Amino acid sequence: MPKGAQTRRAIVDDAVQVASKVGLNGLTIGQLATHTGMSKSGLFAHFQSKEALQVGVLERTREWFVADVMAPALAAPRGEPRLQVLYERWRNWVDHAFDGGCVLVAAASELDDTPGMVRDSLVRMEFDLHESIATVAAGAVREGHFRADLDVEQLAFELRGIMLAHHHAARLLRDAGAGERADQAFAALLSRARSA
Amino acid sequence: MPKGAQTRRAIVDDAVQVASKVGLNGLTIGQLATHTGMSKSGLFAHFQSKEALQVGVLERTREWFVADVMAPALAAPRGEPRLQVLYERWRNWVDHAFDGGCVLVAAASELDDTPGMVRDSLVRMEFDLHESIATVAAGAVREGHFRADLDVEQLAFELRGIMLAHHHAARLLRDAGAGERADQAFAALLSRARSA
DNA sequence: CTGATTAAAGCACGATCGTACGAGGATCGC
DNA sequence: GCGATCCTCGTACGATCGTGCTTTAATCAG
Repeated sequence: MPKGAQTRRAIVDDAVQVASKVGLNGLTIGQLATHTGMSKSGLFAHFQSKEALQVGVLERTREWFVADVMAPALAAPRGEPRLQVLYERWRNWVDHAFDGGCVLVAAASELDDTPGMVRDSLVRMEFDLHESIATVAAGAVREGHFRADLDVEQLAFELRGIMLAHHHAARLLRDAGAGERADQAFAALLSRARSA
Repeated sequence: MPKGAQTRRAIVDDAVQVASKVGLNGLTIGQLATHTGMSKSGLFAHFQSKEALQVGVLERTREWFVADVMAPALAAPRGEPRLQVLYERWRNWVDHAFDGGCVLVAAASELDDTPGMVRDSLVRMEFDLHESIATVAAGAVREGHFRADLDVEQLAFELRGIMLAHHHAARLLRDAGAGERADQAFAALLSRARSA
């Protein structure tokens, strides 16, 4: 790997963790430079704008999510087991991957009224994730694990709600029982998916 | 009402709407002054710090929420009808009260790693809301609308998830069907609360 | 109406923001 | 090992940030 790309990657990795604490908008070239021990201009040269840095953070987070959550899920047996792995990995990832809150959750609120390529990048990711969940659920229907008339889009919507509620309870309210609440909600979601 | 309080109220009202677009951290004394047609220092004099302004925004949002959501709910008959009204008003409020996204949802992600009185203020509000929902649900249990062994805290958790998922789908993904998804999820939640 | 209080503006401050440019040193292909 | 390319830095810019102070104008109590 050429030197430049190597440094850029290291910067973005740091930026992901900083952004998890202060948000994508809270990211600052100066603070990030101090944090990484580089000069402000040296760091800036790797991105030609702050927007590009933010997009880099989102892209990196996506790579990470795919490696830690999606890949293990796809390695699991099709159907309900795959959805189970997806859920477990997802929840675990949200809990442990970041110094602060999940970058994607924070970005979703920060960017909902900020048109531009950063928002576009996030929307694409979130949309893909939604589709992936629906697809996995559809696989479970095909395998006969879930009932045939299951609305897989609805399931994806409600699963997203469980993850968001978990994030909210665990990170803002510091509720130690948030994980168990989420597990219980997910179990109920599965149960409803099996039979009407 | 004395003049000062009147102006302060007008500023905060404006600030709520601005914050709904740019977030609590995105709020800026200068931009807000321009937006309200005041001088920066004249505006600043009403709060002695930016933190106080942010707390003011949260407090005002709470007043608004209580008036538009909680009060009508408490006016409805105890039990399931009251929870139904609470849900409907809440969803409607999230959809129509703000120029941008819900201030509280955005603040939850922005402040989860920012200790201080702004965060404390938000946590208190969110905690109270959670308690209120649980209390309303407990009333429905007492009325015999919901099953006796219902975990009302779990219901409050899952209802929060539905609202967050709705906000996510409607505001970030611009999904026109988000409202219906939320309604469907809430209906399922009620159904599960009635009988195991 | 008048005297005391208060609201708002003007201006200034140090700090930090994102971004630009040019020079020096390191890295790499050959 | 040399020449071209690519990093990284120092420095600088205009703008804007949050927050003081001082002065004028409006409000309010008696």
